[in-house]
Amino acid sequence: MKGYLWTGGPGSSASEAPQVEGRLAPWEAIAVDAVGNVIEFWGFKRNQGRVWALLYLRGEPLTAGEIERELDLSKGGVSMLLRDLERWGVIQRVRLPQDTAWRYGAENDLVRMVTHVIEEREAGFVARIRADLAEARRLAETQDGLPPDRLQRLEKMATLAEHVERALRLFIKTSRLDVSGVLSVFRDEATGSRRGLK
Amino acid sequence: MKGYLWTGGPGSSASEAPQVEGRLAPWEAIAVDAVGNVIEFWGFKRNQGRVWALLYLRGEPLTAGEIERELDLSKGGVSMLLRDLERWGVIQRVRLPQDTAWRYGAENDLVRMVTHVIEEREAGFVARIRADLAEARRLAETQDGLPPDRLQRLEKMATLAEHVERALRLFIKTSRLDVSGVLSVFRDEATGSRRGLK
DNA sequence: GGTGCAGTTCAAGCGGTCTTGAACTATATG
DNA sequence: CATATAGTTCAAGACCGCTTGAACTGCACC
Repeated sequence: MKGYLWTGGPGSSASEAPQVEGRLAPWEAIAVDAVGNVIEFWGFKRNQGRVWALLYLRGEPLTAGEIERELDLSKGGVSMLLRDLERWGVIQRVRLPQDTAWRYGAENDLVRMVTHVIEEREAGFVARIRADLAEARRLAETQDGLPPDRLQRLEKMATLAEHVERALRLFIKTSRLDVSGVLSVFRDEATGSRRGLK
Repeated sequence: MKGYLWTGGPGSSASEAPQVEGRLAPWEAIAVDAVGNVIEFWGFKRNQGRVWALLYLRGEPLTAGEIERELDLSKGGVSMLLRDLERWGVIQRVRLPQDTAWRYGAENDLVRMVTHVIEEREAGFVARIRADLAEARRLAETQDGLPPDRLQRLEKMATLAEHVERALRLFIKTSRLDVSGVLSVFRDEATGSRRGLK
């Protein structure tokens, strides 16, 4: 949300930025940033999305140093970003036989990362909210002289929370299902070659 | 996400905080904070949720000053929070006949607020992503010597974005539907017991 | 062992949002 | 009109997460 207002839209600044080092093509820069923004929207770091996008677009594994240059990030930052992405299973670390440095390649399941992490988040989060509301209710019940309608409203609140929770779960599930279609398309591309892309 | 780690859970600190001014019952404090956390999770301000929760739990309209004291917020802050909430239609400003100050009462559709704002956000946001990816594609196409698989991956990326978008829309819709059931419960309560104001 | 490069860690700095508190406007009251 | 109380605005500051850059580890090769 926030990160999406910063600067000139597509074709304005990005097209002629005097990037000295990074040789990102303008179209790459735009796409990479778009993914960065999406990912930030979902509560991740913008640069996590940018790194994944770069790796995905390039198709072949890059080294940390290359990423650093292309995306104009710091050494340390790249290291941490890659660690996160690898832990989430959206990139893969490979060591080419004759090569001295690790290379990182994009997995295709960015979506799995999003749903997975959201799931995880949601689990702990929702559990906590639940517990809190339950606790509040317990406390409220032991308090005498409390108008019954107050308690009633508290209970309604808990109900509401449960429904929102259900909706969230549902979203994650459907989103994953819905997206599995896309993933299969991706996979086709990975193994075979072009064929009209649906 | 972030705001949910701050301090002792239910029953620890909250139960015996030496609140001098605010006479929030412990159970209220917990419930109010729970809502605050949920709302923050959805990208709003924590205190917006807290204010709404307080008003909702109390059932009767409060003045800005009361809210200020109960939730231990600043005068200016309360003013701004109330303005936001009112604009979103989740609280209502009422002036009781003999009263000198405005009072604020909770509407029951917090969920509508959430879905509504998310919808709005999403609209602009998604449009922008779309535009960016389209632009990237346009630029990429005009570039000659570009390996066809790169372009292909870019297109896949756009497809993915569309699917995520669809999932999001679906979520909002189902969430609203799902929740409308709860809302009707709320409404029953509202017309039944508090026909005093309005 | 020494040199150089890849990668990691983390304290410090930066940039962003949220809150505060004081100055201000508005409105009612004697 | 003076006073008081309610409400608004906004610059300054608190706060918090992200990024940086330097110090460090690990490893290969000479």
